[in-house]
Amino acid sequence: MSSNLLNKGYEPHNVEEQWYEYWIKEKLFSASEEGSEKGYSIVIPPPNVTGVLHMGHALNNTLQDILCRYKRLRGENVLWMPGTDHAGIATQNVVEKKLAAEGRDREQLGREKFIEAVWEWRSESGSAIINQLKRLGASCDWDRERFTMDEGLSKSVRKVFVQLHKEGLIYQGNYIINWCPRCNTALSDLEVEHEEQEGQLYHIKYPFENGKGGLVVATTRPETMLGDTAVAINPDDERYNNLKENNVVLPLVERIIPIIRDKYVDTEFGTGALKVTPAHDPNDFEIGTRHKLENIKVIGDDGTMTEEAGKFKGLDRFKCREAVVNTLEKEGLLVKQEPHDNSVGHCYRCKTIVEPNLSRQWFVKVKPLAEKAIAAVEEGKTKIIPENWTKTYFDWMYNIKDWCISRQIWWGHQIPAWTCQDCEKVTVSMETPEKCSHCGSANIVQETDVLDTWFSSALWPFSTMGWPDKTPLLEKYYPTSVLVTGFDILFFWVARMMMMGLHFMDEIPFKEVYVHALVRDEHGKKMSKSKGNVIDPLDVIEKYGTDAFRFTLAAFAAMGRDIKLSEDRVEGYRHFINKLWNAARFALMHLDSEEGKEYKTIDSKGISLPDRWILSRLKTVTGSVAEALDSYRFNEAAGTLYQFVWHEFCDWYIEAIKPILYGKHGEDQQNATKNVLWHVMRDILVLLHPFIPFVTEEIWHKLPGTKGSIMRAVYPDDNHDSEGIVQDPDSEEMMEMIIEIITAIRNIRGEMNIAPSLSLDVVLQPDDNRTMEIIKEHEELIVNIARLKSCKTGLNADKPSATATAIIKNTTIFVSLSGIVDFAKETQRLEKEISKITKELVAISKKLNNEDYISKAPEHVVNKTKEKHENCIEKQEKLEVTLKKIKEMGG
RNA sequence: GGGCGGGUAGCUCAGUUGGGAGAGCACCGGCCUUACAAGCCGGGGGUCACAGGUUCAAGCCCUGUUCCGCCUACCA
Repeated sequence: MSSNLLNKGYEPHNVEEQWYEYWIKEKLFSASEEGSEKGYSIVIPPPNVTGVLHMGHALNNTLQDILCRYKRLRGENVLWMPGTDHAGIATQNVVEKKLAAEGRDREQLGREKFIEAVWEWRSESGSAIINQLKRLGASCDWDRERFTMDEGLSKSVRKVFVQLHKEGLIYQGNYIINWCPRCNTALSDLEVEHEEQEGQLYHIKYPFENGKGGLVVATTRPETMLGDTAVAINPDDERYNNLKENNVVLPLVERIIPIIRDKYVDTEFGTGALKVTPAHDPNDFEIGTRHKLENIKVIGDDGTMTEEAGKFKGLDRFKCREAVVNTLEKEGLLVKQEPHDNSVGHCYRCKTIVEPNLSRQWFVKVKPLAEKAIAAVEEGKTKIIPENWTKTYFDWMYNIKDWCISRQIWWGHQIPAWTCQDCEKVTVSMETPEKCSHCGSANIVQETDVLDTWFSSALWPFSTMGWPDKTPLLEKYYPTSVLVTGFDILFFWVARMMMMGLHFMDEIPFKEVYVHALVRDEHGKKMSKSKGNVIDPLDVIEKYGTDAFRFTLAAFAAMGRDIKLSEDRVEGYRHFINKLWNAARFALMHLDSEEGKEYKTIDSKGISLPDRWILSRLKTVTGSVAEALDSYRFNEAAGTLYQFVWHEFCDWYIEAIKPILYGKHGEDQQNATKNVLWHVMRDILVLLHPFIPFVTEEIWHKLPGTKGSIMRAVYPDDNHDSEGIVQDPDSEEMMEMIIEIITAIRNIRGEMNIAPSLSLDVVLQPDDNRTMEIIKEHEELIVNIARLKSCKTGLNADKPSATATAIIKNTTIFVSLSGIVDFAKETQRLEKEISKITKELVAISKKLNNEDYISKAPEHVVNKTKEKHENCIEKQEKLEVTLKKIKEMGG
């Protein structure tokens, strides 16, 4: 028997690893594409291989795990597809740093060796984050783990590239792109983070050719003037109606550049004259295209000035800005300089200021793809939850621009395009070609650029399932049931998966997208290393256990709201885990432990009121939890269970059945209650398992009458009917009344400072026979829980002379205080009660005196108010009488 | 510039067809009551940002104001 008893406190460290291994060994996370059960699938948002688990991952994966475990318990055949992302730039940075520490760089190594070094690094440390996900309890089907650089996924990438190219949706072109001079690569628009910065607006005079006067332009980036090839004014700008000049002289370089007229120019801004630098500004580039202007690149890819910058050549772009301003000032061409805020783009990987640069890159023409992705959401094929995000999704999709997919790095999927050295045409192909498809020359060279990492992530839902082959896995699990993700990658990832999924599978990639919040620190600030407010999930797990951590995340995962996390909160929920543990400990002390003991279907006639009540509550709670989980209201599901387990099961049910378990009501009653206790305990564990898998599994194995893993249990909702667990409103009403009486007595005890050790004599005076019968039947319950010496119940029961009085619906409660009564205190207490009730009465009366209310409000609302009114009046009268007597006695 | 979210107890936040203002933590008081002091019992505390409107009735719906946060933009 003792082997089944639990320790006094729950120690997570002893059990977590053991159960995780057990689950793996029993293949409890494995999906089966052959199984006949309903399929449920989620693909994990693949973390970067370079990553370490942060709070975002923890929340994201906890929620997915809750869903997967819940669905499994409901008998569905769950596939949770795990894997990692090769994270091109980030990973390359990491390995380059490592090389630098050894005094080497990638150029020395060469492409091939460098890539070998990355793979080597990956096999050494690339699975760190996977192990961390396991610590979190993630029930992914690990046998199917994928990596975006795997052979299979690389094949998908190639196939997609080749087909899109054939369809004309991938093209190569010379455009302004975002260039990171530190990473030395192009970036997509999304990979640029804009940040508002204090800057200066410089007003510069561009003299006319004849030397008389000139135009004043304003710019925040004076260094780009070296590449100006025009000055533009708005044709409707009346100030320039009489302008005769056609050219200005570009200062510092002395180039003659035209004055052009373009409607793009904002007449409201500055002087209405705009310098045009087509090689270094996206807008200017478009103006330049319209007016066939020359593109002069003055800032090089390394961030220093080019040959074209003349005497400024070789200067860093920001040093050059100073130098240009100084020179202009000396020459008297700097008209004025004023503070001006503008937003500056930074590389999302290294935070370097991004340079808009003219460059030849590969692009995806996304408009046609976006149209399908928009339609799918409009038609409700894919539902975004919460719905607010739908608007954001549409906004972005409607304004989408072509996607720059080439990166000038080595780590990634090399673009399957070969340029002919003879005819200069490009061959794009699945298999490495031997010769140019245009002229047949064997003199072909493969594109050195690799693809944006998000290009391969966009294929994740189907590439991981074996596409382009037609696999049983795709057959069963695509489209996936839901995608769980943070809003920060809604565009990066979700939108692109939608586009690619619809284009290549001709089917949405997921039926629902659940967008969860960000985890912030306790003050609502974003966690960041520089702020030093980062909480490491692994530290939290170490300190409080995985279950407490997971439950905290779930409890705070209210829709559409960020989660502010602090360790104190996790500590609070650790108390809950421990409470559960101790409740189980109590149950195990009383349940019979012989193996194979069968707990029977419950016979509602043979059980006590607390038994009936807790079963009824269990039934209701089960329904609410399932409903909440089905609609992604994790916090509500967690909150409901917390309340039920702690404040109903522990606080009332366990206390109430103690006498029965101690045998005071005979063996039949004792066995019946044990049976109920077992059922409730079992169901609590199953209901909680998706949230707190470890502790529930641990207790499950100690609970008699269970077999194997809790993961194979039946979800309560699915067997309540056959076990006789039903809703029972009568029992709830009666139990609530008993609870109210006990609480009222406890209140008197507390307020009158009566020691808990002192047993009290109580007289109960019900208003009617039915109430009296109910109370009489459960008098012992009241005596035990309220710690009474005696309890007399009767419609006209004699009340003791010195008492404290409480009035609840249908019953007056007299607590005998002979010898210990404190009149002043009791007077005070009663006055407080009266003032409370009077206040309430005023509000209710006001309502009932309102004719419109009586006539227009629904009948059941009015009746409820009337009933309350009567109760209040009655209670008030009784309290007044009591108070009068006390005053007489005390006075 | 556009969009989204938020302002409810000292703190962090729930509040899903408009009809009872709630939870956890913190605080105050009392308890070693044979599962649990990581606990038990009791208690105090809020003009639901502000101003209007709709309604018999508004934390909830509408309008405006204000403060905070985030996203987005071809803001010289």
